[in-house]
Amino acid sequence: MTSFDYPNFKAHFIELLCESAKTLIASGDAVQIELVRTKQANHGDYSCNLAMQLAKPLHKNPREIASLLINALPTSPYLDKVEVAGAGFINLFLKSSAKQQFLRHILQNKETFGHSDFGQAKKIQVEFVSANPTGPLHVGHGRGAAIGASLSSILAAAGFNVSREFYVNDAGRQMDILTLSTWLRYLELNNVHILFPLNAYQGEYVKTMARQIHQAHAQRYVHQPELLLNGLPEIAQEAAVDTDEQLDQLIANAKKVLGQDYVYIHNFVLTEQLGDCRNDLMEFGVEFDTWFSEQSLFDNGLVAHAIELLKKKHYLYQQDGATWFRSTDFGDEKDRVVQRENGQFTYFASDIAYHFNKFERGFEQVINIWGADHHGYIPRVKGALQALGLDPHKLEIALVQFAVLYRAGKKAPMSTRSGEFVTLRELRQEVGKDAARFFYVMRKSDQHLDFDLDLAKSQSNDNPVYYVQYAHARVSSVLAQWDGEVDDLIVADTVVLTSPVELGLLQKLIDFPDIVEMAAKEFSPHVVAFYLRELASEFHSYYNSTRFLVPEIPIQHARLALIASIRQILKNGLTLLGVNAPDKM
RNA sequence: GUGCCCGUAGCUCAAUCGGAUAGAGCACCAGCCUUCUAAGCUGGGGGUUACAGGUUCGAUUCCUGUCGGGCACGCCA
Repeated sequence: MTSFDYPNFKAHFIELLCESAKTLIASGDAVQIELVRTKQANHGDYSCNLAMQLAKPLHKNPREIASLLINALPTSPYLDKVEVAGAGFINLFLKSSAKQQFLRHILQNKETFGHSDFGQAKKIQVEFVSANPTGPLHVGHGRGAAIGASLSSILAAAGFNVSREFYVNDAGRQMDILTLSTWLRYLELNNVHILFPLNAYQGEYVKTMARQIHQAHAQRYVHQPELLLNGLPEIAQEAAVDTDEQLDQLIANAKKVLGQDYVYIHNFVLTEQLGDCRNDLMEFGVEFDTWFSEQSLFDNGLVAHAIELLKKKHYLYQQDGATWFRSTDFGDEKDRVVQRENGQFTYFASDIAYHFNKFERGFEQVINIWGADHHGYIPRVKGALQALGLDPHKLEIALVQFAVLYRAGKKAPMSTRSGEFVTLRELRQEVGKDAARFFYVMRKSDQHLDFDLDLAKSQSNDNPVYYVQYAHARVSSVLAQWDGEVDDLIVADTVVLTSPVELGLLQKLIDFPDIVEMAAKEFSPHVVAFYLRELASEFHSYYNSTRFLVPEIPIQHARLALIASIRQILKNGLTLLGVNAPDKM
């Protein structure tokens, strides 16, 4: 764990108010003291609504309570003055000297500035992407990847012990469909033509994998294809298969005909797709600590174990030949099947085992980042956890809404069935990693995202990514021309930084750790993106109004200390979002 | 039809879980480069927070209803 060391004014003021509050209320009564940054300068730097919250229990006028609280406030070297305002707000003014002297903490802590012990090293797992390894990642996965990766970085900075995990759905029917699809394409290469099912994987990458198998093994996997259509209605022999039942029959036939060779093709396509996925994500700046195999849950008997546990607790029953979980006991709309009539466990069954296993591995908090289309799935998973005696609140599910691409002001079409979707790789190639990562987290994750491709590509002031990066590059450029050591600025006397712009910037820099903490608390990376835009904006304004490389050395060094600190925080913030901070643009 | 999410400036979105005069960017209008990067800055207009009630010191935020949009309602994953 990285070390950090700097004062936390907000926490300090909360402590003062807490001391003060003890004079008015019984010590046993826990009061949540909330301190917020003010929006207007004449309201001070921090504001507290404690007096208004106490008005009812104390049966007193809020302004009167505020005065009492202020009188009982311990002295502090950081506190300039305190005022009662409005309906009973307590406004606190941070001393200018405290702001000015804060710069050295930023310059000393460098990349650890912004870190905190808010998370208290709590073991937390973030599971995200977890796309079926049945084809390339598309732009929808991209958003989950960007949000998951950024959130993980933010949580780590806020002092959590974070584990990033990708759940690999390598056991299900979808993998069988991909295996079959690839084999059929392979047969085509060997001049065995069976009408390609409409509901199989149509993408070009399937043909690519078939070619790879063909090149490596020639005709080795051409086994009695004439048996493939056994059990299928006459019609399927002349027209392409397009129902689930028929597709499942094809898969069953393929397994029978291929025997062990089916396993080979299955493993080949899985390895191929997973490798492609991992590579794609790595180039997107997204990496995982664990790739957790769904198949391993079956191999290690964890699915059977979890189901057995539910059975012992009487949450299962038989109906229509299947085994059902009583999820309605936990608020779900209907009960859910965990084991099908044919003996196969459902995806839900392995998911129960998976989530049970997460907590067995010691995670104190688990976050799942899911596409919003899975929201109906939440009650049954939480219900299963509860049934297993676990606290469902320890599982947080963050829903991510779809990203809709716009090109030239028009929606870019998306269709997964035909295979004509925009892949994450194509998006990266078109707009670049930095723009993609930033755009994905610019909006609250549970909101739809309109992704403007033209804007993301544009090298103009309209593009927020470049706007922030440009601020970073500008500082670098000035510091390069100064030609001194940034570390020497730690001792600069910053008392000359007194203009409203400078004091505003100083406060903005002080806010950064609180921003990271808030983003962590609310699972909201977009908070960081907004903050960076605001900081860049205040910097650009400062840049245009003030010269830094002035002849007067004390002033020069003070201003350079300020912009060097700004640069550090821009870099730290961009790093949290997986965006580069270039020195030249 | 039932459940969940959403509705804020012309457009895209914020608003620190109920706080002060609801904020940015884009677009529009008017200005700023012989000076550290104009991928920048300064100023201006723009709102009954979809609508109607309710809760209280105080509501974009919480509750109810209406309208409008999205998603989900498989022994798929």
